Amino acid sequence: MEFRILKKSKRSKARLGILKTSHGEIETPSFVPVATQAVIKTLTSEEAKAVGCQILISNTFHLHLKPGEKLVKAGGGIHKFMNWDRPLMTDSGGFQVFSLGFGKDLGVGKISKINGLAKVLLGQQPQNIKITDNGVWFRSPINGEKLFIGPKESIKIQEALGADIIFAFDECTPPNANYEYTKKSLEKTHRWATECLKIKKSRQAIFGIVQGGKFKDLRIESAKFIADLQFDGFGIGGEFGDSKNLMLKMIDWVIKELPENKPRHLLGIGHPEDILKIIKSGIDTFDCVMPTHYARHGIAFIDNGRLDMNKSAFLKDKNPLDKSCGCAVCQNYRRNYIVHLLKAKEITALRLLTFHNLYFFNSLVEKIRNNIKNGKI
RNA sequence: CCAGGGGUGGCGGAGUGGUCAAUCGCAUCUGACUGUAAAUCAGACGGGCAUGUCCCUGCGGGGGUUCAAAUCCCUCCCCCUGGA
Repeated sequence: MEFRILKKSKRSKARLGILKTSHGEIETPSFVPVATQAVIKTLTSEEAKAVGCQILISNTFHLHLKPGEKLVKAGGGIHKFMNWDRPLMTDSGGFQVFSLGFGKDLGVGKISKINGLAKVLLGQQPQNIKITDNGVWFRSPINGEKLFIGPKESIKIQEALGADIIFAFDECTPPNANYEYTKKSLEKTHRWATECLKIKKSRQAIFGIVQGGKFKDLRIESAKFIADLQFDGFGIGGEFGDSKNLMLKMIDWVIKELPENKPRHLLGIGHPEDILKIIKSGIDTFDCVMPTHYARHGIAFIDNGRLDMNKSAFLKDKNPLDKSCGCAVCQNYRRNYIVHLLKAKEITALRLLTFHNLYFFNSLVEKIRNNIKNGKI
């Protein structure tokens, strides 16, 4: 993998770059749509290209459970398996462990209001998984089988899958973890990062993940530690507090410590209203479930907000989802039809919304790239 | 006309004397979703407002019994099945 910075903004920390992999180049900043199970839910790989996806991120945890990395490898590797010849990332599975563990116990996500929640303390374990020094024991959500994933397992799986960029295995702490828990967890994540680098034999690029929760000194410590290792790029992960401002501050703390010449990926963040801000803070790539996940709940993203297409009011609306959108859905379909499909529980509704939303996100970031080029950002 | 069954909130369908403004499902409405959970989660869903262990109206219409009725009785209307 090779990362070239074409331009650094004079007005912000935004940069324009080219990330080159053996499956082609992507222009950064770039949105990375989520293809957890080696597919963007509801779309074919051809359609993913048609909406402007340059790169996708798939998932170690899910593909390990089903169909198993061996089958993917036997199928010619993940690119061939899913008929995607552009760049691909795989996430390490660290976040899934969080989702199954404290995330599930507490009903919290990466950015959560935690008022009234008891702190997660040092030594505490989630209810359904067990985090040890070497990795995580958990039950398969598919059949209940007892399974283990640690840094070694994660890298082996990711090597078998064969994405262009893989991630180190980390522990994602919950938003209500206290300082001591977070610090201890961080040491573990750092040890695992070192181990991941040692284990990896493939020529895949590997990104280390910065953790540290909402604590400034831990974030900085983590960024310094991970930056010193021989990673090809960096992921910024974990929880981001309960406000957008805090999130931006945290990104600032971390990015100051990361080398200029390597790409930075923000894991799992990307509400449309935040995209410009995170790019201005120096993020090169970021993935988020939002356009695809919300599409399946009937939400369309448009220029000045979002539409809940479940609303009956749209049954009489003959406008496209977004008048200013150039996507094939907006060229050919109207809101009245899309609401009807949603209410009739037709899966095509979810396809149309996914298609539009991804086009919307990808074009939003493309516009931002152009504005960096033009010196407007 | 006779015999039997039935009419409950937008729809379907529980309930057969008080704990019923009435289980539940669907539909509807409101909200949620950030390293994926499409077939999901939370709340509302007779009316009113002072949002409450509050007040009205209420289980086809009318009348009655009872301290108390969606539930029992009478009567009328309507629907279904079978018979003439």
